[in-house]
Amino acid sequence: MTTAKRKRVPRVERERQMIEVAERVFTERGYGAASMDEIAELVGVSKPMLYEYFHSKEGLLLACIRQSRAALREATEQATVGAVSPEDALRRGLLAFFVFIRERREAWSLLRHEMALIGTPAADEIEQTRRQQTDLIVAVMSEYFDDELRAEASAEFVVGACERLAIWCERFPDVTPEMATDYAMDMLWSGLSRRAADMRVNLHAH
Amino acid sequence: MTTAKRKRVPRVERERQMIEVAERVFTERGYGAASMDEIAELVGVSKPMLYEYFHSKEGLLLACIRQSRAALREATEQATVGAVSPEDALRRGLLAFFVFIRERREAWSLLRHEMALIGTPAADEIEQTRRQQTDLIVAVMSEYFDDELRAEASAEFVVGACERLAIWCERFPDVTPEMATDYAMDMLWSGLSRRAADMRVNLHAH
DNA sequence: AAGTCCATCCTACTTTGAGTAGGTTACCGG
DNA sequence: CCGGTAACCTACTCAAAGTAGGATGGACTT
Repeated sequence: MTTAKRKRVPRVERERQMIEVAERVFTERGYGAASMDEIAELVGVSKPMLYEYFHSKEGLLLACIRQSRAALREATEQATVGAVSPEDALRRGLLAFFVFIRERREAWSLLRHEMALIGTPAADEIEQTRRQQTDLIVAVMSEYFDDELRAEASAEFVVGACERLAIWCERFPDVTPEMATDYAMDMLWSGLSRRAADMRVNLHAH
Repeated sequence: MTTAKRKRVPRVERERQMIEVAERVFTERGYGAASMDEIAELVGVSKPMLYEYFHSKEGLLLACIRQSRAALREATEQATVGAVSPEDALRRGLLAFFVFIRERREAWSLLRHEMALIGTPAADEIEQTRRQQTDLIVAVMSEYFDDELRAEASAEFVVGACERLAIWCERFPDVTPEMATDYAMDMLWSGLSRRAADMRVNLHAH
C-alpha cells in the first residue's frame, strides 16, 4: 500500500478480491457490525465499486454465501463418488461435512450467517442455495423412502441435525470429525430403539 | 390514537406493550429492516423510552426472543408430564413443538431470527437461552446414553433436526403437526437400518 | 504516434436509522 | 397544595448504507 500506484484490475479479479476480503470481515465482525467502508478500504478500492459489483450489502453477503455453499457442496459430493451403498454414501458425506467445517472455518462461519437475511428480498435466493445442498441428501434418502414427501422431510431432518451438531462441535475442539460422524451416523442408522433394547438387556443382566 | 390524551402507564405494562409490538414488527420486517422509530410510534411512545427499557435494538430483540423461548419451553415441558416412558416423553415433546410452531407463528418466526445476533455481544445470552431448551432433550437422551458427551451431542442433533423440519413444514401447510411428529419420531426411533431391512425384504419378495 | 472510447475507478454527497443529552409533566404521598 | 420521582418528550449527534456525476488508465484503431 502506502503510496503504491494503484493499478487497474479486470472485473473478475477484483470480484475475487472483494469476496475474499468480505468473507473475512463478515466472519470477524458479523454481518451487522461489518461496514462497507471498511471492506472497501481493505480491498484498496472505493465504496461505489462494491456497489457496482454487488448492488448492496446483502448482495455482497449473498455472493460470499453462494461461494461457500458451492465449496461445501463440492466437498460433500466428491466424497460420495466411490460409495458402495447408500449407507456408505451417507457416512462419507457426513465425514466430508464435518471435516469441511473444521478446515474451512471462515466459509462455515459465513453459512451460519445466512439466517441474518431472513425476511429480506434475498431470502428466496438463500433458500435456493440451501436447496441445492439438501438435494444431495434427498437423493440418498430416496433409496430408503418410497414416499417422496417423507424423503424430503428426512433430508431436511438430516441437514438440520448435522448443522446443529457442527455448531455444537465448535465448543468442543476435542471432538474430531470422525467422532461427530459417528454420533450422527449412529443416530441416523440405528436410532434410539436399539439403545433402548440394550438398556433392557443391561437391566436383566444385573 | 389521533389526538387522544396519552395516559402514563406503569413500567411493566409498557414493557409488555413494547415487546408485543416489537415481536410483530421484527417478524414482519425482519430484524435488520425493522426500525426503532417505527416500533416506538406503533407503541405510541417516543424512541428514548425503548432505549430506557431495553438499552439497544439488540436488547429489544433479545427480550422478545427470551419470551418466545420461555413459551416454547413451557409448552414442551408441560407436554411431557404424563409420559410413561422416555420414548413417550420424546414423542409428546415433539408433538408439542410442532403444534407450537403452527399455533404461535410470531413466536416461532422470532426464534428463527436469533441467528441474526451471531457475532454480537448478545451471542452468549442467546446461547444460554437456547441451552435452556436443549437441556430438556438432554434429560430425555440421558436415558439412552451412558456417555454424557454423546447424550449432549444427540440432544443438539434432535433440536437441530426438528428446527429444520419445522422450517420445511412451513412450505407445506398440508403437513400436520402429527405427520411431522411421525416423520421425526420414525427417524429418531427406528433409524434408517430398519428401512434398509424392509427394502431387502421387498427385493426378495419379487 | 496520436486520438478515441469505455471499463474502471474516484470524490463528495444524501439519507436513514441507531443511540443520547437534557429538559418537561403527570401522578402519588404527604 | 406541594415536593419528588417515574414516566415521558423534543431535538439533537453520528455512523454507515447507498448514489450522482465526473475523472483516467490503457487497449485498440488509424
